[in-house]
Amino acid sequence: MPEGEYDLLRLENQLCFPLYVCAKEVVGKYRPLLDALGITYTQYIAMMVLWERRSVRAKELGEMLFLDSGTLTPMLKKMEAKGYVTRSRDPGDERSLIVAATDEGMALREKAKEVPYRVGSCIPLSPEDALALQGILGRMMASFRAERSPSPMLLPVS
Amino acid sequence: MPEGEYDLLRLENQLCFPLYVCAKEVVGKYRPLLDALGITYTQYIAMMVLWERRSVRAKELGEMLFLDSGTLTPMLKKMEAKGYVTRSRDPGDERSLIVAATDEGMALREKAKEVPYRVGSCIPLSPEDALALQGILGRMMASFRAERSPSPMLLPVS
DNA sequence: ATAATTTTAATTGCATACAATTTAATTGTA
DNA sequence: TACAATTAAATTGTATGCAATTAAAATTAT
Repeated sequence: MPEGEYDLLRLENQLCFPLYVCAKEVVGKYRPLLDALGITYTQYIAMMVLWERRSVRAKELGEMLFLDSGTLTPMLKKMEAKGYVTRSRDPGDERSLIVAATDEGMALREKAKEVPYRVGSCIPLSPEDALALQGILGRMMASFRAERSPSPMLLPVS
Repeated sequence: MPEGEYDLLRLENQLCFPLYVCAKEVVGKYRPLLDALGITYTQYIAMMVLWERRSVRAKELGEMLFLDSGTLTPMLKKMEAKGYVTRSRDPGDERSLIVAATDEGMALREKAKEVPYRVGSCIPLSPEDALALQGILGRMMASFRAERSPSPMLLPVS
């Protein structure tokens, strides 16, 4: 077992690198399938939210997807141009953007139904590993979410 | 246990989504640390290869990092502009680009030594989960690599 | 009520990523 | 040897992603 001075800087000793690679590769598996629907992966996860709720405030969508306005704004405008969503202001708070699925956007859901099966079939993962992975990543993502929303258990000092 | 028609299209039932989010979040943890070195995460993993080998063909680097020339070419030019690598053609095959670390690039290794510790400390993962994750992602990445290099066990037909 | 603060999107700038194409060099073949 | 096929980078075009800033609306404090 090597334990050199720079051992933790070796690519094969990283945890982050396989995470980065696997995420890219898996997202890449969606590409040909989503091409058929005319959407990208980022647009797909946004539509998942809308398929469930029909509409959502941009702020909340960003929190759910871990994306900020710099990514969401242009992406949602593209989705609007494609006719899958509408963008409108909340009359009660003109700062907020309401994103809603159009009928055409809702119709995509039917075409997307096969996607999870087809992607699953080309992810090289045993059922046990898939289950374990889901658990680990789920806990990890929950921690990240908690970091972002610092619940103020105590009053701020001063 | 809900099993609706569209249940596999719910965000919370995805395996890919937490993978995508966790990869982004973890890479994000590197950002402030690598800012101090003047490099990005992609540049960091490229330097990891060069710190070990001093030089590598661009083709091989792309295979190791799962990146193509469309990503590598501009990134390596930036690294060259920063003085961390040199780009030169292989005299034996003018198509190949040889990427080599400069002394300054090699010196970055010393400054980077702390990075893995500091990142590790802010990744919300138990030691057991980290170990399991490394195993699962390692197997997964190996499968993706195998997909890419189709070892021709049999002669092609015709 | 008015000013200061906060909140939410939008914008700007920079760095990936990847598909598809192009260019140059090399190899295989008739 | 010519010529076709292959290979490796580079280029082009599109879509993220995120930090930092800006702009507008709403809230809070005075």
